[in-house]
Amino acid sequence: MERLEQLLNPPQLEAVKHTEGPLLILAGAGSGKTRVLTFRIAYLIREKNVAPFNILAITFTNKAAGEMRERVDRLLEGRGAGVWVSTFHSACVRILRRYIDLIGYDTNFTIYDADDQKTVMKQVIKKLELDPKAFREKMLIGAVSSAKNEMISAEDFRADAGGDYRLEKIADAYAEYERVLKHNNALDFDDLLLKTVELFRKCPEVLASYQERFRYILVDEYQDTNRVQFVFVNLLARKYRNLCVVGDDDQSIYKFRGADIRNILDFEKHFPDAKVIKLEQNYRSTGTILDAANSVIANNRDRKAKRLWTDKGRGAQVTWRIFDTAYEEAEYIAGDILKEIARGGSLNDFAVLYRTNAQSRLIEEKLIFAGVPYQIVGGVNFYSRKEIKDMLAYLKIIESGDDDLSVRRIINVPKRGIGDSTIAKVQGFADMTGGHFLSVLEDPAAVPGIERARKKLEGFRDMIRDLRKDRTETTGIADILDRVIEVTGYIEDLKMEETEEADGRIANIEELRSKAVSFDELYEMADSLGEEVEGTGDRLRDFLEEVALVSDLDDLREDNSRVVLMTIHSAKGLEFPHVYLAGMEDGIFPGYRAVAGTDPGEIEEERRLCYVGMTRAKNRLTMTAAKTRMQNGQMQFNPVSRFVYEVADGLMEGYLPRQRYGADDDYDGYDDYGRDRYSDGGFGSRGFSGGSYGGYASGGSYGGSRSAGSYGGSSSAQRKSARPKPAYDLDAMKGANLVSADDEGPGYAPGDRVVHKKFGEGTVKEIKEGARDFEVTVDFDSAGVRKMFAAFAKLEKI
DNA sequence: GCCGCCAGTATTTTT
DNA sequence: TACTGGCGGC
Repeated sequence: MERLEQLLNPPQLEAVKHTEGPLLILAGAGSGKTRVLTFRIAYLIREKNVAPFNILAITFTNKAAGEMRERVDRLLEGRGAGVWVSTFHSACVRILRRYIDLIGYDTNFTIYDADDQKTVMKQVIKKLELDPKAFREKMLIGAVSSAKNEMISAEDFRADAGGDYRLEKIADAYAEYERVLKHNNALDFDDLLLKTVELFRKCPEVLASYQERFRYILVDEYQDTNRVQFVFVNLLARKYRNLCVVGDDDQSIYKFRGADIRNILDFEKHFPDAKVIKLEQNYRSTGTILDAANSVIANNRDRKAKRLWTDKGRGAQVTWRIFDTAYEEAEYIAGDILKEIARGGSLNDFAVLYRTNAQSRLIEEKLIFAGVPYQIVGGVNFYSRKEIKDMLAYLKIIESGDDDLSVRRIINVPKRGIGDSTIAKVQGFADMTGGHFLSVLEDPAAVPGIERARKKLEGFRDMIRDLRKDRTETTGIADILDRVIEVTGYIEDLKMEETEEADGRIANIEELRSKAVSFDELYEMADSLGEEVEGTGDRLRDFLEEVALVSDLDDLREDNSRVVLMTIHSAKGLEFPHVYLAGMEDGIFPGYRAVAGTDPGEIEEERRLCYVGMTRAKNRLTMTAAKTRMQNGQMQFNPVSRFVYEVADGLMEGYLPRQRYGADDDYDGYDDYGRDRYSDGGFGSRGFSGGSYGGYASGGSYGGSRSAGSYGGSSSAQRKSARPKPAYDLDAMKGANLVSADDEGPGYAPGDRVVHKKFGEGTVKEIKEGARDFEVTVDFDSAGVRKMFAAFAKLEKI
C-alpha cells in the first residue's frame, strides 16, 4: 500500500496506520477527516486483515453515513460491505430491534419524533393539571431530553429535586411522559440511545457480544456527542479499546441539544494512553478565508490550541457589505449571484447561509425575482408536515395498533364527525382498563356516554380492519398507501378545498408515494437478487423506520444546479466555492439570547457557529448585514455583529463602521454613536436603494428563467407546497446557459429493448427525470408495465 | 362538533 | 409577521 503515502499527508497517514488503542484525531475544518476515516477502514481490512464485520463507524447524519459507506465501498471495491456504517440512532435501533424485549419493551416499538413528543407532553400537562403558563411543553420536553441525555431517570430526577416544587412537578411530568410512551410502545430519539445503554448494562452478555463484534470503532464529529452517546461508545470500546474519534472542538455547535464539548476536550483524561493526532492542513479554503476564520475563533478561550494552514494561496479578500434594510441585503445577494453567473459561475457554486430559518424568506423572494433557481434545505422537515404525518399514522396503525397517538391523530382526519369529547372518552376508558385506544373500538358500546358517536367509531374501526386485510394481500408500500388514500378520501378532501395550500399538500403526498415506490423497488431488487435487505424483513415496518430516522438534509441534491439556502447548522460538513453569510448583526448572529444572556459560553458557541459558516467557503466569502430589519413583526436596529469586528485587519474589503466600545445597553439604532457609524462609505446599498428592483438590470439576460410561470405559482404557494424544491424552467435555464445540458441518461432510450434480472425482457416506454434518478417505465413481455428507478433496476440494453 | 377570532409568543435542532 | 392555542358562538 505504498500509494497511501501519495494520497495522504504525514499526520493523515499516521492516523490511518495507528490502528490499535485509543486515538483522538483533532481534525480542523476541511482537513480531510472523512478521507482519513475511510482510508482507515480500508487499511484495517486490507492491510490488517480485520473482518469488515468487526468494524463500526458512527456518524451523526444519514448523509454522512451514506457518503462514508459509498467511499469505503469504492476504496474496497465491494469488500467493505460488512462494515457497520451508521448513525448513532440507527445503530441503536438495530440493536434494540433485536434485544429490547430483554428490558421489557416490545421489539416492534415505534419511534416518536419532536411533534409526537409535543402531543404527549400536552396530554401530560392536562392530566397532571399543571399550569400551562408556568410549565410550557417546550420547556418540559427540553428538561426531559436533557435529563435523558445525562442519563437521569425520572426517579433520579425526583430524588434530585430536593423538595423544590418546580423540579418536583417536572419530575412528575417526566414520569408521566415515560408512562405514556411505554404504554404506546414508543421510544423518543433520546430513548434510542438511553435504552441501548440500559440494555448493555442490564444484559452483560448482549454487551459482550457487541464488544466482541465491534473490535474497531470509529466516531465522526465527536465534539457533538452527548453524555449517553459517550457512554454508549465507551461501553462498546471497553474491551478492545480500539476507539478512534474524530472531531474539532471549534466546530461544536450543538450544545443546546446536549452535546458536551468536554467529551472531546477530555478524551485524553478518559484514555491516558490515547494517541493524539492533529490535522491542521486545510485543503478547502483560501489563505485569506482561513485566516479570517482563525482570527474570529481565536477569541474563544476554551479550546485546543491549533492553527489551520493552507498552501492554496491567498485568494480574494473577504467581501463585507452593509445595507440600510434587509431587503437591500437580500437584493444584493441575489444580484451578486447573477453577476457571478454572468461571469461563468455555476449555480451550485453558491450557498447562502444564515443564522435563523426565518431569514430565508427575503432571500428566497429576491432570488425568485432575479430568476435564480434555489433550493432551501431544512425548515420544516418533509416528514413532519401534517399530511405526511397523517399518511404515516395510517401506515403505523396498519402495522401495529398499540400507538394510541397515531390513532387519535387520524381518527377524525379527514373529518368523520368524531370530536374531541368522544376521543377523550374513549381514551379515558382505555386508560381505565389499561387497554389501547384501538382495542376499545372493538366494542365501543362498552364506553359510557358515546351513544351518538358509536356508529362512527365502528365505521372507523371497520375501515382500519379492511386496510389491514388489504395489507395481507400486498407487500408494496405504494399499494398500501394508495389504498389508504382511496379509502379515506384524503386527497379527494383536499381537492375540494381548491386552495394552493391544499394542492401543495397533495403534491407532498404524491412525493411520499414516489418515495414509497422507490423503497419498494429497492426491496424487490434485493429480493430478485436473493440479497438480504437491511432491516427487520417486514417491509412496512422498515419503511416506517427509515422514514422516522431521516431528515430533509439527507435529500440535499448535489447533482442539481441550484443555489442552496440553509442555516449554518445545516451547512456543517458541507463546502461551497462561494459562501454568503447573511444577517451579520448582533441580535441575529450572535442571536439576541446569547447577546442578552450572561453566559459567555453562549457567545462562544455562536462564535464557533460563525467559524463553521466561514470555513464552508472554498474560494470566496461574502458577509452581509442590514441596519434595520423586521424581526418578530417589529422593526429592529441591530449593530454590526461583533464577529465581523473580530476578523483580522487586511483580510476584508468593504466599509466597516468604526469599532464600538464597551457595552451598549440602551442601544436604539443610531443615537449613541451618531449616524456615522452606519454610513455607507461610498458603496453598499446605493445601487439597490429605495426599494426599487432596478438593481437587477444586470440580470436581464436571464429573463428567460424569470417568468412567473416557471415557478408554478406565487411564492406563498411555493412555501406552502413545502418541499424545498422550487419548480423552475430547466429548458429556459439551459437556453440561458445557467445549467449544463450534459446530464447523463440511463444508457437506453424509449423504444429500446432491455432486460431486467427479475422481470426479463421488455420495451422501454418512457424515461422521466425524477428527483434523484431516472424513472423508467418498461413494458415487460411477461410481467407487464412497470415503473422503476434506473439506479435500482439496473436494466441492460439488448 | 366545528369554525373563526383573539391573544401570546418568537434560535439553532444532525436523530 | 406568522403561527399556535384557547375560547366562545353556531
